[in-house]
Amino acid sequence: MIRSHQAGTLRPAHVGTTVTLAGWIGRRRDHGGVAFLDLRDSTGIVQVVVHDPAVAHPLRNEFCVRVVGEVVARPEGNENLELATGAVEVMVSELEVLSEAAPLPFPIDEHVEVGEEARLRYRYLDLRRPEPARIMRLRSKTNQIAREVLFDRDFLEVETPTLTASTPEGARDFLVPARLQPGSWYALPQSPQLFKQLLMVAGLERYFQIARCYRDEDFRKDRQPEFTQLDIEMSFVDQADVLEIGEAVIRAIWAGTIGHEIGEIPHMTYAEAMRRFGTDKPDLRFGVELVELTDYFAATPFRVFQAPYVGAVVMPGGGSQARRAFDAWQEWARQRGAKGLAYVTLGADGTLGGPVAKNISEAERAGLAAATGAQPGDCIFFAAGAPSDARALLGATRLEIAARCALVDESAWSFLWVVDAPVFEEVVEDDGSHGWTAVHHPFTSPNADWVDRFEDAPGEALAWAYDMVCNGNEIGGGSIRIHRADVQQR
RNA sequence: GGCCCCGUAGCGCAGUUGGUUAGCGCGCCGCCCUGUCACGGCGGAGGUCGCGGGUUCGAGUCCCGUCGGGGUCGCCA
Repeated sequence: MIRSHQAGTLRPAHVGTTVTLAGWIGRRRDHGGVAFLDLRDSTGIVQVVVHDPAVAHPLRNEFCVRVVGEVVARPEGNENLELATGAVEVMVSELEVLSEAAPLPFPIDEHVEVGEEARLRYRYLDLRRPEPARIMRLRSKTNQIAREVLFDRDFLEVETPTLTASTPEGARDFLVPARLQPGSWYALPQSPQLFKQLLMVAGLERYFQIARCYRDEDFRKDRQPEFTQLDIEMSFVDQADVLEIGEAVIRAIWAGTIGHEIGEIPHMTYAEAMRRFGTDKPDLRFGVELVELTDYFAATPFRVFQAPYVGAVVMPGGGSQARRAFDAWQEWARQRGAKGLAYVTLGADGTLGGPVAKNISEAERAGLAAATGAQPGDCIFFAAGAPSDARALLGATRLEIAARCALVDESAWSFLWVVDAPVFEEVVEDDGSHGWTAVHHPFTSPNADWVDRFEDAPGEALAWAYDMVCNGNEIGGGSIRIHRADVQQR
């Protein structure tokens, strides 16, 4: 080893020790006669002091160096409480430049915003920054904890093939030409679905894999074509067993990485989530729930509200928004494919305003605040139409209200199991015909109530499927499948 | 694929109603500075305003096209 200690580990107990360190020069504070250098390695930063200007002056940001020096206590009053090593510093007796560095394309500094393109082009520099490096370590720790939890429960880690045949899942496959079979192609797996089921049929009983998955679909900010999932499969279990494993892994990860103990995780049915929040992955860190007004407007004279579903969400204090802000809401809704976003404002004295107010009946105006829970000064946004479309718009509006009104405590965690998802979802094909598609995936079983009669009412049948939601993001899920011969043959 | 936003110095951004010399912060280069810690002071360099065309006396600014990036819907769990 060319070093004796790691920079971030030095403490007052090391005072008097001569150490050899290796790392990169972060910030320099050159005072002419004395220069202070922040020496960084993977464990952190320690201040090193150079008294020879001829040594210190030629140094530049991110030079890679080896230094020899004595650990000393910092002079009274010069400690840096921000630094784990801030009580000590290293008085340099020898400094060797291992590698010089060209001027940087961007500063290695957590205080400076850098665009994603520049960060990716110079990934090796980006990863020298504290936050990106922390994320890499967090990911490694997460994988380690997941393995520990699952090994403790007698799971077997199996690697499944990535050059394989297409599996019947929803997304577009990535294809790889097969040299030995011109005209034929491998597909990269969208998930290890079929392989893990083979493992169950084979009797291995408990399998997991930290599996890379590939789906050739368009990007979103939280979605990319290549991603990793913790893939688990178990035999001879019921729903409670699956939920228990999911929770055990998640609890251990949150506790072991950021020290957060997750409390009781509530359960909510899919139907309730859609009704109250307009989404199957609600963020429960704030209120602003959807209010259904279909019955309330059953006899409305307002054409737009003569719809199979009418609902609303209330924006606290939104009644005083400028006309421009309401125009922006309309534009926002149109961006999402809606015709617009109807609204009614409540003045400080409770009087209704906005273009919709004069289109509804006297009685509807009178009871509206009570029906929606709106207070003077609030704004009520409406959506009307097919239940799924209108609820989706209101659900998105709810999130947008939370963002604009800063209703979310970003330091809070909220976990939720969404259970009793439907097995099927009706779809309209491009040619206008109707069909059914799996809400989860084609192998998910109808639950005990529905397994023998799901064909009677395919739109109502419930599945043995459950998703764990954290702050409005799906972080896990599961389902129970039935491994019968006729299914296996697919 | 539809719609929307962005592209100006190494990085992050400003640039008014089209107006002559395109700015700011950080970084970079030089000099000064012995207790700083996002050190400080003085000075300096650095720009085909993504690209092509058009309108105009005059375009970073307006119009058309194109390339690249992002968002959203479609798509996708």
